[in-house]
Amino acid sequence: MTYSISDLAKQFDISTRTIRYYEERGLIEPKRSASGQRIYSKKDRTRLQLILRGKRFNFSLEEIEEMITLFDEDRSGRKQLEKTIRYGDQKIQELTTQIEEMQALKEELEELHADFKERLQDIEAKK
Amino acid sequence: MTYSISDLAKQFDISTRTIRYYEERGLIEPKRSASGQRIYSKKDRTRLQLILRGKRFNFSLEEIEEMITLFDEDRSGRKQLEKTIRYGDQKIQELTTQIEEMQALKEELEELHADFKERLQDIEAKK
DNA sequence: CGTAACCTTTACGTTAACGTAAACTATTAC
DNA sequence: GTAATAGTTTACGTTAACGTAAAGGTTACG
Repeated sequence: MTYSISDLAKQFDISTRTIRYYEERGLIEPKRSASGQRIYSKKDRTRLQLILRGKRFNFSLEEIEEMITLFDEDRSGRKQLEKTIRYGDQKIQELTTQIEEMQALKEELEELHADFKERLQDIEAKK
Repeated sequence: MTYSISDLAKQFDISTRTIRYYEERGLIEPKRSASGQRIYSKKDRTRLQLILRGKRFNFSLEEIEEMITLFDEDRSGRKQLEKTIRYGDQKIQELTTQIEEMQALKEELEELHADFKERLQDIEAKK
């Protein structure tokens, strides 16, 4: 099964320009038909999905590119494996920190929220 | 205690341009000396810190502006209170979703990480 | 077979969030 | 008092991640 560019655009609710832009950046390389139209395979679709997921986590295209090529390269050699592991370690660390910070922020917001609700109830009670 | 613009720039490791830009956007309004130099109070410092925290959570300056003015306005009226509560509710929801997604991503990364480590150990074992 | 809907490339436009430079004034250090 | 350092405004430059438009080929349909 293959897809046209607008098929994917609709599926992921993004513009065709965006998809072409990712190609400009070297993140996807779909096959071409005889006339030159882009043909996306299941694999290409998955790749696009991966990119979009990265975006949702606020990774820049540069970072996404980095991650993709890293995991795409030949992972058989020991050196490559070690590099991948180190990279993954770092990303996990970053994520952990960010999650903790967001959790803290959320708790603060919840306190504020409770505060405001209390104030509102005070007002309601005085009616 | 007051601060000059470069005092704050050093404290938070940002440029003076950045601080002036926040002022352009109306996010801070420091006092001025007779000669026109910016004088930042403790309150201004706190405000700046707030902005930077927002940035760390990937909020845009527009969102930060929104939040600040919302919490700055008169919160005494019932309508205002309700608005604030609704806004907070929404932000908490957004945060919750994002945290969950990041948590999921982290777990995936950890699995991958374990995978690669195993492979590396296989190689080491064969030596 | 015409035409609407879709595809292509090329290229200039846009927005956020600053960076950088110029031209000038104020403060601080000796 | 004179450098050096720091501050001010004005204004143009920059980067990422697309948006938009033009000018033209392609495919699908009635």
